[in-house]
Amino acid sequence: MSQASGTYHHGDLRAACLRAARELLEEDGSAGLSLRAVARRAGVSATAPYRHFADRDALVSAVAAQGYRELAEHLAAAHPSPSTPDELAAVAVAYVRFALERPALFRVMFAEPCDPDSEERVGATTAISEYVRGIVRRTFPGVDPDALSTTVWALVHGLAFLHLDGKLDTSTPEAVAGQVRAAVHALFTASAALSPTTAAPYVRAEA
Amino acid sequence: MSQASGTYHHGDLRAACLRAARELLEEDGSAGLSLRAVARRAGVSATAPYRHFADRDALVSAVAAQGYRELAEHLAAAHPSPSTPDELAAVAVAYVRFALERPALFRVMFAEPCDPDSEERVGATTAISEYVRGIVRRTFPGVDPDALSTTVWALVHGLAFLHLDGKLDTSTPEAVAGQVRAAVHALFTASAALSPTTAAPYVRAEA
DNA sequence: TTACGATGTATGCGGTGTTCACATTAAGGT
DNA sequence: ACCTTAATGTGAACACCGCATACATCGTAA
Repeated sequence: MSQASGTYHHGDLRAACLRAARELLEEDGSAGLSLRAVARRAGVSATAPYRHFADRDALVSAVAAQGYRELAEHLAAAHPSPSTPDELAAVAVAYVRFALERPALFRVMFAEPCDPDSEERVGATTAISEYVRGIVRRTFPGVDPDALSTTVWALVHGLAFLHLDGKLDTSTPEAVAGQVRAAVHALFTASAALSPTTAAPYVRAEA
Repeated sequence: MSQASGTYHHGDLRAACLRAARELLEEDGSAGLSLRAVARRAGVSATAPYRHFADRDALVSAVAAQGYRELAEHLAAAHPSPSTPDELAAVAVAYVRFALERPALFRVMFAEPCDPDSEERVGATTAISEYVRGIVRRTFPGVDPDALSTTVWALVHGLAFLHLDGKLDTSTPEAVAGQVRAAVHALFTASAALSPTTAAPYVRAEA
């Protein structure tokens, strides 16, 4: 990996910047994530990161994209290929847990508008979107997966934010998990009760 | 209202700062919201706002609290006292529309952790929380209102964020409204199908 | 009238993003 | 081996920012 210290060239400054940014994010929150602090931590001059990131936003976007990839791994680790409501709920719990364990990172991932110029970031988000859609497709074969996966994602995403903002009980992991499971179960119970024709509103949503 | 220009004292600098902050937020996004810019726009020295706001966070919290109050009015305007699923869905649509019409303000309202020291901000959020709970209580008399209102809020809040992040179709207001209505209907259909005893998972959520 | 508290000003410090000219180095063709 | 070249890191500089501190001004009430 990176060069030994003392050399003029760093070796892998881009990776070092991302690592430093993640550390600063955990230590001081998103307020402490400054380009200069990243450079200091990487043991490099203040302007060196500009060789690897166009500006601060590019650095932040790269961190966010990394977060998206880790979130995807975290969800996959909860269950390799969910196909039942219970397994879907387990993935939802993992989603909220991810947000609670890395609050600053999660906020960075969704704080600013997802600018279309960051190819890396957009790609990572659509990857998650399609992952969720795949789960929904397997779990609810009769319903429009696009619309329902959007609903599921919105519910879980909202739960994560409300937990982050202290609106919900986060005292124990069990309390969080119970809340998330109850919400998800309420949702998929509806879908199961609806016949495909009754579920017509889903079909028009994307039309 | 405020004094004529030219006088040493402004007259109502606090209100002027809030107004300037809102303008800057709409023009340049949350990045442009600096205390110095606010002071400039209010036609006052850079440090004058400190007589009315302890620091930048206090100013931002005041703006957020204002946003919460306006959101509450916006929801109330959608329907004075919702008590049916359709009326609840109308309020949900209003929630998402509010976020899409004032994206920067909405992000400020939920971007940072709701610090418990800002009495104004915390009070405003709990007001909205209880408003939603009241709706749910009237609409679903048989279910635990705390848990279900949390679920409803999470779903709507998540929908708002996904729309803001460009993950959903926001081309026309009708598309947005249709998506939100479909999601909300799916949720409350589940709750209606569940008997109070079957809905037991909701009861334990807040316990 | 005069003292005082509230409000606004002037100045300065340290931190930040960003640009630009320059220094150093690795890599590759001759 | 040498020299060119592009990539990479440095340093100084500019404008902006949050914030603290000392000072100026003004309404008000004793």
